[in-house]
Amino acid sequence: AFGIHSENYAIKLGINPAELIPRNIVNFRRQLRNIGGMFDWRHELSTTDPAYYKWTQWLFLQLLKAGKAYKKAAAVNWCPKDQTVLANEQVIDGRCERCGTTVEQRTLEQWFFRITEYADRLLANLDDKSKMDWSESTTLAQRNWLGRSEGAEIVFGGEVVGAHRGAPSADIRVFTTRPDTVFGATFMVLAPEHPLVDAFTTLDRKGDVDAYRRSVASKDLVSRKVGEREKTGVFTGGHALNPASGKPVPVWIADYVLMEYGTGAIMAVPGHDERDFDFARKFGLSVAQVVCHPERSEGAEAPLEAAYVDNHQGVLVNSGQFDGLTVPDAKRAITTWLAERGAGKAVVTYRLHDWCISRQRYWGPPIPIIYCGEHGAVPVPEKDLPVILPLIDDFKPDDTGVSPLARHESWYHVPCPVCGKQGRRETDVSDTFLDSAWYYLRYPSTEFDDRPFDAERTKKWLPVATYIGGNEHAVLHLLYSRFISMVLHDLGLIHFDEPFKRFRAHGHIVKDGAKMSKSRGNVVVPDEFISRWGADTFRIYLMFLGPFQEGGDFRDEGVSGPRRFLDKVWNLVGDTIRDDKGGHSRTPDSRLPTPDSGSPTPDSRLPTPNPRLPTPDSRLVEMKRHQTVRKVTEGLEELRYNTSIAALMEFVNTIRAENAATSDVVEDLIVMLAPFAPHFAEENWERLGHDGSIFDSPWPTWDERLTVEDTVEIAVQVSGKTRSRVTVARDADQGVVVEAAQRDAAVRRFTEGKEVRKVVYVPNRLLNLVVG
RNA sequence: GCCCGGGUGGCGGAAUCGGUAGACGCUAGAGACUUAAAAUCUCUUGGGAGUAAUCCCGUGCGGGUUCGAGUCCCGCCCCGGGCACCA
Repeated sequence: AFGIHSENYAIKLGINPAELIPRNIVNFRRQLRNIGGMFDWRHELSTTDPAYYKWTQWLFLQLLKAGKAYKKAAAVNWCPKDQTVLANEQVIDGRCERCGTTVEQRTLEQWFFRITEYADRLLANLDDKSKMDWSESTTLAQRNWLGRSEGAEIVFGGEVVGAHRGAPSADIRVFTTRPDTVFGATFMVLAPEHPLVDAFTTLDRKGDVDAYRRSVASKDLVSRKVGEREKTGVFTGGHALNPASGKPVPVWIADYVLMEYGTGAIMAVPGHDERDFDFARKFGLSVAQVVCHPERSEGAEAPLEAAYVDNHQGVLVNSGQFDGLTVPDAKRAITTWLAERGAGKAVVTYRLHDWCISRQRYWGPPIPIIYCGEHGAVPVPEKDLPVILPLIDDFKPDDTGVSPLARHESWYHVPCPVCGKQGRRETDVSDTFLDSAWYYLRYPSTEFDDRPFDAERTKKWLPVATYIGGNEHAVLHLLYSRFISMVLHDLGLIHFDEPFKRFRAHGHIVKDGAKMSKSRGNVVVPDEFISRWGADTFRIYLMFLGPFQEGGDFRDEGVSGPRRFLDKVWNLVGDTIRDDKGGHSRTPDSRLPTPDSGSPTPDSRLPTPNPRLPTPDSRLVEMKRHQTVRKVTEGLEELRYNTSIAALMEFVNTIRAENAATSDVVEDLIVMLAPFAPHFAEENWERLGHDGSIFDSPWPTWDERLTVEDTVEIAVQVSGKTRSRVTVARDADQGVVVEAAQRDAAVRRFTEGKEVRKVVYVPNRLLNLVVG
């Protein structure tokens, strides 16, 4: 309920979100009830409720206390349309995840959470099956996002820097995943923002260097990151010493090196990196080959036409004592060698950045900080929480880079909690993903107002057994929630460090050839469907559309199938009731014993059906029943709703075809239908004479032996082509089947006059006669 | 560029420890019922040939392994998604 999504909608309608959101909640709640979602409404919560965000603010304070929250001025993603900063996770291809506007770079004072400290753990737990059973696509997205790289940090000494402004010697540390190529590092490149740029810049190069840095600073993040890849850069005039070759190499600056990754500096190996090769070619820098194709290791003298990037089988050349080693061996050997000489060490780098949680917006929980001229950023004492978000009229954001709350002096002028002198509240609010990063902890404990989550409740209910959501949250909500869990676990506040044991990503519904979404305007409003077809028809249709993880194609006509199915079931129940009225000794309030407990067969208790119709094949129906129970039971567990419903439809078709609507069969059917069509099932449960809720009745069980037939149809192939089918007793011997097959005319036609060279027999499935 | 997921009838989709491809549903066609329509019921519905029994072809494309491939292997194409001047 908090956040940009809601706030933008409110701005569009010109209504204060504080008024609009509660109205929408009423509507959502109604729709969720209508569709038969079974929730314990006593545990409903709203992130916009002070009783909730009090604890969101408390959470911020806990992270601050633990040193996991800090403030810094940083270049951040600024969305000029939404007029707020965005987390890296909210920027897709250089555009705002919400509105699609190209994101700009701004330098602002922001609050960050140290999620990077947890990078290795966030990665390692993904492989821990005892903690996490997640959709593969989701863990993969997280892996990519965390972006672990193994490599080495190598120190290039600055002793030999040329005549510049008398700067002291300065070492340049670089990160590389290819320490094996260090002998081929013929120049270095620093990010333009790198703090050592000035140290290496000679007087005669200063003008060019400064001009280049200014031009880069004015570029926005997008054109720098996803714009054209034409290399630009300037020479600083300085040199550093390659610790492997001992040779001095020129130091350049270029914007293809990013300050925020690795050390903000690289050793450039043009012979074995495409970007470095492009750069060297453009600026006429020397290219050295130090890795060679394993089969052509003697022919390395010709100049390289392109970077040779083979990372696996390549063999080292021109690398002193390391010549002849393969790339993987050389990585280890050279890293060790450099480490011994104090010029490097093995390191692991992550792509993940710290989580920026400041938002210059109105609709969120105020960050509980008071700035004091003397004491700096002072946390609001916990006893003073919540810091209430005031109701204001001018809640629209602007381009000033500060929140609308900064226009309200009466709100932000407060005394410093330490000295009592006038202070100023933090006017930014926190990212809405912080609200959702801990709500699973609040649900079981909604009625406690003196603690965010009750220890006993948490112990009983959490971590979450199964969590279902969209994959669009793979690197947002799901990553943040995991981080918050780890922090709270390490603070000793909860007993687990992974919040969601099992996660399954649902698919997306496609309508008119596009993913159903509000922005595309192809959304189906459930209300209309529910009033026309009924909630249960709608539920079954949605579940029947396609595999849960893949979504499906929503077509209005398709809904008639599930509706017809429910109508048929309704009539089956009607048949059962009518049959009972025909003088049968069924006790309406107790469930009939299941067949495996030795009860009489259904047929003996029911009237002979209409003589026009075939006699019910009770064995067939029994078999189908056991098969269906198995299929639906297993299908529910695996979220295979579409095939579970198909199995129920088949069961109904069998019951109808066999005219076998006996009460025990129909009752099993209704019970199995209950999770899919709860209202319908309850109603029919009552029609069948029961008082209580169907959800209090036991789930049917199946007997594996009764799911199979006594006779089986075996496909008969001749040389791999199916030519006929024979019906034999279950588990028949090969000889029996071969004999039956050889009597078959169609088989004969293909085996006549030919020698059967080989016989392949798969019991109960197939016989293959291979003729020569 | 790298890494995942997926390409099956007119449509949504079944079937993956290699073993009868197309379950279930939709659409369409024919018939029954009806004064008529709707609803319901019955039958047909991958393509081709044949009166028929039956045969040939068929799971994105090209090869391969196998008695047998939608399923496994190699090489491509297309669609969806993740990452991306990340060193």
